[in-house]
Amino acid sequence: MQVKYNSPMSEKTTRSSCPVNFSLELFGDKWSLLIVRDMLFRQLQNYGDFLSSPERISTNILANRLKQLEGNGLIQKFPDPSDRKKYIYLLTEKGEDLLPVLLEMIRWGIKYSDKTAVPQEIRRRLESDIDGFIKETRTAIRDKRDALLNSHALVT
Amino acid sequence: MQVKYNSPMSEKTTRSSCPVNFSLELFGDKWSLLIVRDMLFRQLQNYGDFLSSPERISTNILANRLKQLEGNGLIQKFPDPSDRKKYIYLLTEKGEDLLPVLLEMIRWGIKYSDKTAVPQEIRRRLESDIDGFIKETRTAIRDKRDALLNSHALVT
DNA sequence: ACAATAACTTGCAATATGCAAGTTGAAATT
DNA sequence: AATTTCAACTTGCATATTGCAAGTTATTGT
Repeated sequence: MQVKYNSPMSEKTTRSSCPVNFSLELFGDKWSLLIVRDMLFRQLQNYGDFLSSPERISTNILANRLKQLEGNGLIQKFPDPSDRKKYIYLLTEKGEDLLPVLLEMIRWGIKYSDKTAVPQEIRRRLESDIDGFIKETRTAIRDKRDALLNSHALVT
Repeated sequence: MQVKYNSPMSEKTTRSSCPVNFSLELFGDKWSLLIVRDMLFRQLQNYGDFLSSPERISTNILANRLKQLEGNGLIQKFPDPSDRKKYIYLLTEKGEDLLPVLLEMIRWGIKYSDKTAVPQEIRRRLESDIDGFIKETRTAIRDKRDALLNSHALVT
């Protein structure tokens, strides 16, 4: 079998030990953070969901990015207990920790884009209750992860 | 003359009106934020400086990214008053506003990379004095920009 | 058994990247 | 005034990544 994607054998050589560079090597492209965004803010969790996101990622790129994100420990893949032909992708804690990065990108995007589609409620909380918003989002994700880890433990 | 890079005529079609996507379309690649980092934290300001950064950007990519960043209003290019064969690249306010994004990426990178090279002083301030650190960095950048805008006004 | 559906893979053209070498224009040197 | 130097790019080209369309595989539901 051919070695492709980010398998251990095709390890990318890291360009430097700067943390910015480290981050960019894991998610510095036009798609990875959109997938993380969909998981953080839109509760999307399976392949088809991501495919229907408004940016229209193509299926081969999606497969590749999911593999990379999983390989880098940002997401985890589970069989869907309620539908055996589906899989559920969830953020790990490492992936969940990208929330502050995403939030700052959203603030910047809102400030400099003429036309942003952000629900007023989220916009308000970004301005006046960012800590509460972070906590709430994190809790929601953790709950989902815990629920699935349990159900998965029961199934296996 | 051929139209290349991000000239108005080759305008990229935007994939969606999400602010995360907006951000990614302007700096979602492996190099742009490294240049911004060099300007924010390392006081680099000319072509040769960026070329010698540890990640070894190649010269055509650097030229391309500087043009993009300038075209998108994140940086500005000035003739160097002290050396007429040099140019000085400085962040605009729009570029400077990426500081919080970069800082969150640094926090994440420090947390998840085994081997990060971050001066202890910066690491400490990230933890205990992030607001002060932001203010200080911003002031330094603004001062430089103002100084150059004045000198430039005098020269032209 | 047969069609439908979710999650991918494959083929291939178009685009972007990385490396080496070349060009340009201002300044200093001869 | 001609020549060299140097910073800032451009160009050519091989390789890698992307994007689009179509195909494959493994469950299910009928």
